[in-house]
Amino acid sequence: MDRVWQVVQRLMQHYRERWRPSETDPFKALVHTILSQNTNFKNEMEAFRNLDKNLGINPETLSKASVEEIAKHIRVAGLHRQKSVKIKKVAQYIVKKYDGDLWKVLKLPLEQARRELMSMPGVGPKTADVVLLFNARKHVIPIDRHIFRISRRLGFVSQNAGYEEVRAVLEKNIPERYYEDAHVLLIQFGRDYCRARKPKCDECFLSDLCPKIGV
DNA sequence: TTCCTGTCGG
DNA sequence: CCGACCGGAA
Repeated sequence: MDRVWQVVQRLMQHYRERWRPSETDPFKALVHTILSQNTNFKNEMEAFRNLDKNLGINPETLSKASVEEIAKHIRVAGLHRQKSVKIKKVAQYIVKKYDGDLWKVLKLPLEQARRELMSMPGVGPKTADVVLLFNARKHVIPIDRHIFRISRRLGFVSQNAGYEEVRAVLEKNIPERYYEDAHVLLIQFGRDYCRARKPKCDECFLSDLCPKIGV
C-alpha cells in the first residue's frame, strides 16, 4: 500500500508546521493520555491542569489520593469515575512494581515494554503506544479513532481491520523518522477534513488519492 | 444527536 | 464483537 506514504507526504506539505516534543515526564504523559481517552483535546488539557494544580501529577501523590478527590479535579474530561480509578491504580502499580519510576519500563525492549504497559490498569494499546513513541522514542505508531477511520476510508486496510493490522500497515509504509509527524498529522487531518460526520471531501487536498470508502 | 487522540467487562 | 462510561461542544 504505497498510497500510505504518499498521503503522509502530502499531509506534511499541507501542514507546514512540524510537530515538536512537549511532555518529557513519562508519567505525566501517561496521565495525559488516560485523560484524553474518548475526550476532546480542550477538555483533556483543562482536566490535566486542574489535577496538576490541585494535587500534583506524580506516582507517589496520586497513589495515595482518594478516587473521589482525583475525580473531582478531572470531571471536565468526562468518564471521570473510570479515569480516576485508572489513574490511582496505575500510580499504585508504578510505585509498587517500579519504585515510582516509569523509565524502568520504558527502557525495556519494545515488545516487552509494550506488554508491560498494557498490563497496567487503564492502559490499552493506544495509550501504551503513545508513551512508547513520544517518551521512549520507540518505533510504533499509535492508532486512535481518527486514524482508524481514515485508514478505512482511504482503503489502507479492510473495513474490519483491527488495531494491530492498521498499525502494521502504517508502520511498514512510513519511514521510522516520520512516525511522530504521521501520527499527529493524520489526527489533524481527521479533525479538519476526514471527520466522522460530514467529511469535507469536496475541499479535501487528498481527493486524488482517496477511494472514499463508506462516506 | 453525534462525536471526542479508548478501555474493559460481559 | 458490543455496550457502558461521561462532560462538553457543535
